[in-house]
Amino acid sequence: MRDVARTAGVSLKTVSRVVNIEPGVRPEVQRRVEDAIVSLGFRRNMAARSLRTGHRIGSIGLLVADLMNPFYSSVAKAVEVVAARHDAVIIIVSSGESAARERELVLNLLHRPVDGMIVVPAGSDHRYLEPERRRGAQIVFLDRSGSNIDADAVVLDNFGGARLAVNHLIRRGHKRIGFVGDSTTVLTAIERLDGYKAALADAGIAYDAELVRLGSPEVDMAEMAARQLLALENRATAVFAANNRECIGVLRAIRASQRQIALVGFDDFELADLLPIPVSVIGFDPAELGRAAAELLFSRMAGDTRPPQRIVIPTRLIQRGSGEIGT
Amino acid sequence: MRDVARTAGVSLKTVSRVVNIEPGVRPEVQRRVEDAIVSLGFRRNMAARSLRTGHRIGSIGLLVADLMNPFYSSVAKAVEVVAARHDAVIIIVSSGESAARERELVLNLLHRPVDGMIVVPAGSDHRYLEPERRRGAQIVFLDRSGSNIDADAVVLDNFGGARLAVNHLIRRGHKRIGFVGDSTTVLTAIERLDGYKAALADAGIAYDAELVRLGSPEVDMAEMAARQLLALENRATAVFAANNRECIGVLRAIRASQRQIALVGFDDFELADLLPIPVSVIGFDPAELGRAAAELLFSRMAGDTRPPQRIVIPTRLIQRGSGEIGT
DNA sequence: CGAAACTATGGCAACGTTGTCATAACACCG
DNA sequence: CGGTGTTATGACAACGTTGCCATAGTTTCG
Repeated sequence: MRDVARTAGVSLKTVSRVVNIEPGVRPEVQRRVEDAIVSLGFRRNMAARSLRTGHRIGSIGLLVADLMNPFYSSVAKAVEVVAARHDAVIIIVSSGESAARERELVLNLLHRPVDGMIVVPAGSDHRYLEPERRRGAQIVFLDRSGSNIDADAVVLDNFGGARLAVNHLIRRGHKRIGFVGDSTTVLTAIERLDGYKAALADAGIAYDAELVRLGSPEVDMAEMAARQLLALENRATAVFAANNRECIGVLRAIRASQRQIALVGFDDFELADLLPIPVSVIGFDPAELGRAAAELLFSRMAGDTRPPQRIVIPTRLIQRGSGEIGT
Repeated sequence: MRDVARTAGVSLKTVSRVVNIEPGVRPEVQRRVEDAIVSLGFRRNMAARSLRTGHRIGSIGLLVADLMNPFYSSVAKAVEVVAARHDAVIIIVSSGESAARERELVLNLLHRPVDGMIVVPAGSDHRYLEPERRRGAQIVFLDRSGSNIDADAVVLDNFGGARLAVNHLIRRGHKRIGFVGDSTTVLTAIERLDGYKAALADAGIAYDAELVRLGSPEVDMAEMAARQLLALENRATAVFAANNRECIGVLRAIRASQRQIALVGFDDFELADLLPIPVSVIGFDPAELGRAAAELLFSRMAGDTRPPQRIVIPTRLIQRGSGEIGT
């Protein structure tokens, strides 16, 4: 900027005025400065600017588990739309479900700093965020609430959805219902498992740990878990898959088994309706999760000081055929 | 920081030393400073730090057309992985295929500034980037090369892939082959259409504009376009869908028509193999596109001054059944 | 025509941090 | 015990920008 000023024969302050399109610069001077800017290839240093003005840069962080999962893409897109309305951009990072990486990335982003963060927790202890929040950091949890921390969260009705799904299968006469889900370090997995258990209890069916396969977040791991369920002596006649990845894995296992196995998944997915046996799912609007979280975050950043909110997005059963197979 | 220094009864510099874990601070003093930091909730201001040190913040921008398209999610994930290796994060924005929004977002990000940008162009004139590049901005185009600008680009073999697909259909005896693709404002659509034409020409089949439906980027628009192709007096017996969204639209139209129509898509998609008639596609590795673009970008940022590169990612035919239906 | 109001521009401090150098305190050694 | 080296700490400037205020020049108006 100093070079620009020298080249244009004006003061630093005048260059600053031109760059910021402030009034009070004669057109001729303005042109001279602009020429100098172009010929010198000057770029304003935003670090210095934000240091001086104290202005925020207009960016929010979004931590998801895996960007390639359509669930998170939908969320990201919805968050981006809200952010754009506020002239902000989003910095997206993936934890890969690693608690250590979650912490590292969240702190990294908060220190950059970003104006706020939407976090899909991977870890199960978020006390490390308390100091950050005391310092004014705004954090909204998404999909799973934070642990050991009283903070905003936008979540799904995991318990209700899972209960609904399993209850649906039970009504079709199934008693051996498999459960394929994430490891219980993931809060949503616990809630969905609880919904599964509640539906069984409602129907007076005993809980059989043999039918429950946890810790299979990837498609191929879920497929393997489902293969085992279908190979049990007293095998499963129906499966509840606790998320969209796992549902696809189970689907592959069912196809490979050549058997008519009932299936209900949690979270809808594209093409579910075009499969040989269309897949019934517990549906909800992932974009609504992202939208609600982003709106809440921006409202916090604008000074909203209500007590921490917990917004629950409803789920519903979408019947397509796979869940309607009877025993 | 000043407050911390006062509270701990030391100088600013000593606090700085503690914060940066520099040697030469007595343990007792260090503890005093750390206590003050915690009790005051001090956060180091990165803007000031990067101003003083000249260190970059480590962020690159990624502009895609639509984050929800799995093609772009895969690309984004691959870019994120490379960025993480360089301690950088990615700022993702979507143009929605709007040239105006592309320009606005790219300039916005470059001025933030980001250290570099990976751009999936929506517009067809990138001269507006020349001044930015002269100022040292590093830009790598992805999936489509920039127009009116001599810059790095990582692209697919669109022509070869499309030709291969259509040639495959022709060998099965098809002569009425529909084309469902993006509008010709999208460079890849033109190249894929050229591949389609070339395959027809190779086989001596006349090009019939009636069979070509452009401008259907969304699933439902592609479905409508395909319905028309199947309702023609001299109807299509096979369809080439120029991208994954369009392929799914065509798939829906074919199912609705209850006819045996051959189909080859460009870009593989999850579950393509589980459909009633598994879908044949022109496959490639979207992650490889992202990886290559990110590697190139970081190498540029590290001072690589080779002439602009054009990296072409190969495509191949994946036969699954839908493309093997004969006339 | 002189005062008042306005316009265009410049000077300087300050944002929060860190690099450089100075200095004080202390240990070591001949 | 004086000189030398080492260690812990501090003072100060500088990074690039903008907010505030000053000033010189110009217009307006009674």
